[in-house]
Amino acid sequence: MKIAIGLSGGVDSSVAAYLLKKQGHELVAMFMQNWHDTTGTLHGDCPWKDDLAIAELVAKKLDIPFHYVDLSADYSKKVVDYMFSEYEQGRTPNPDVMCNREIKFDAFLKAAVDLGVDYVATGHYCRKGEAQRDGKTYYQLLAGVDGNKDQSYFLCQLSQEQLAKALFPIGDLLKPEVRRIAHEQGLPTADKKDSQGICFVGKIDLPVFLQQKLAAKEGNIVEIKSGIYEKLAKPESNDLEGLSTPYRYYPNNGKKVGTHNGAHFYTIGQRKGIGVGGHIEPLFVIATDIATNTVYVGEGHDHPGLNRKGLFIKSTEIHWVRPDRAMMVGEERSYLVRVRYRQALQEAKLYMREEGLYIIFEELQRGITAGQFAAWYDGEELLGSGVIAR
RNA sequence: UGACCUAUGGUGUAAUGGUAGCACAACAGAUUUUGGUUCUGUUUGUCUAGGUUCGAAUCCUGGUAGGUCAA
Repeated sequence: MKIAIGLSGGVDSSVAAYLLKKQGHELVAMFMQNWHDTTGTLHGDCPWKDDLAIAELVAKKLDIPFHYVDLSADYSKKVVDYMFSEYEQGRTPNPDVMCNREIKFDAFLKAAVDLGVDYVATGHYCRKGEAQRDGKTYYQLLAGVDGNKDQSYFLCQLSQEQLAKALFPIGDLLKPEVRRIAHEQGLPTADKKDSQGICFVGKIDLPVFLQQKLAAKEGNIVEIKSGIYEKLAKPESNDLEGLSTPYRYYPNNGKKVGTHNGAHFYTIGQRKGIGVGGHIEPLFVIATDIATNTVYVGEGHDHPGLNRKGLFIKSTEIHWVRPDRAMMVGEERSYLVRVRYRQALQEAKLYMREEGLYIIFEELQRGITAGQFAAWYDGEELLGSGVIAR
């Protein structure tokens, strides 16, 4: 079997490469470069140069041919433009989910197939399974065995076609085991720190990064006291619509407590960067309004505006990794759901309706944010996902 | 205009005349392949000019600023 391994210059993909090599597969290593710019980058002069050099060392060490592909045009268009566009519209995108769907398992996968490979392997902490249904084989996206590092969430937008070509060699290892193997094999990445931030772009100061394209614009920060909710209480707060719709605020619902330099630089649940003190408990962003350029904040973790019972996904933005298990309109099912990476799975009930999917949680959820992805699981299998509309 | 009250880090507040503390904010580090969260640590202050006292945020006097009541 001929396999391409995407080497990032990190320890996970290095060990993945080693494992495939040991299994006797014909391997080619590929390093993809997706970003050159370092504007807004925090620790970075040129992190990708180091990564490239290290990836090359790993390939040499394992004695596998090394290829370099530049996908920065695709990345810029499919990931970075999407990012700016979402922020501009007041939503909070998830660039890494998009990067996996559009780059690693699309542009990159195609480049690998052009080299004549059967599969593309990555260093993701997740597993691929197979299920039979009506005489057909379906690929399953399963959580990584290491519950602490499970990255299935970032792959929640993959299709059957993409999954068919994918391999995840380290999915049933724990991170410490991966480190140990790297040490035993003397891989140059053995002690390399795990990467953080937007993959390929790196750890950035987001407002600085965004200000490359989005203009700063001064506006008001308005504090909403938890007392007003009794008056705002929605009449039909127990139907799907009510449970999955956030409160709508107006500047006169609260008091101006400060100014910000652009509502689109803030996201719900955010604590740092509000710059308003003098409270007993920290302030969190509970809503932003691009139209009036207002950031609404509330005091304390338990503020009623910060925690919600449900969310809504438009029908056009529902994605089933397992199309054979898609819900019919009118159907209701109980699944485990997460709305961000590394969040513990939450019990929830899904209601499929004509207009879209309603997800109502057992417990209140903090910081549900439009533009982020909700992913639902049946046990350890990720069945589907979608963009949170509200 | 008269009477009274208040003045402490960037903000909100503590401190029987005896080492100015806490919270929030800010900053830094840790955690984290999104945004964000969380954890740890650090910086910064007694409105001003005098006086009493061994010693003043604290007591006294003037100034300045803000507030309340009266007109």
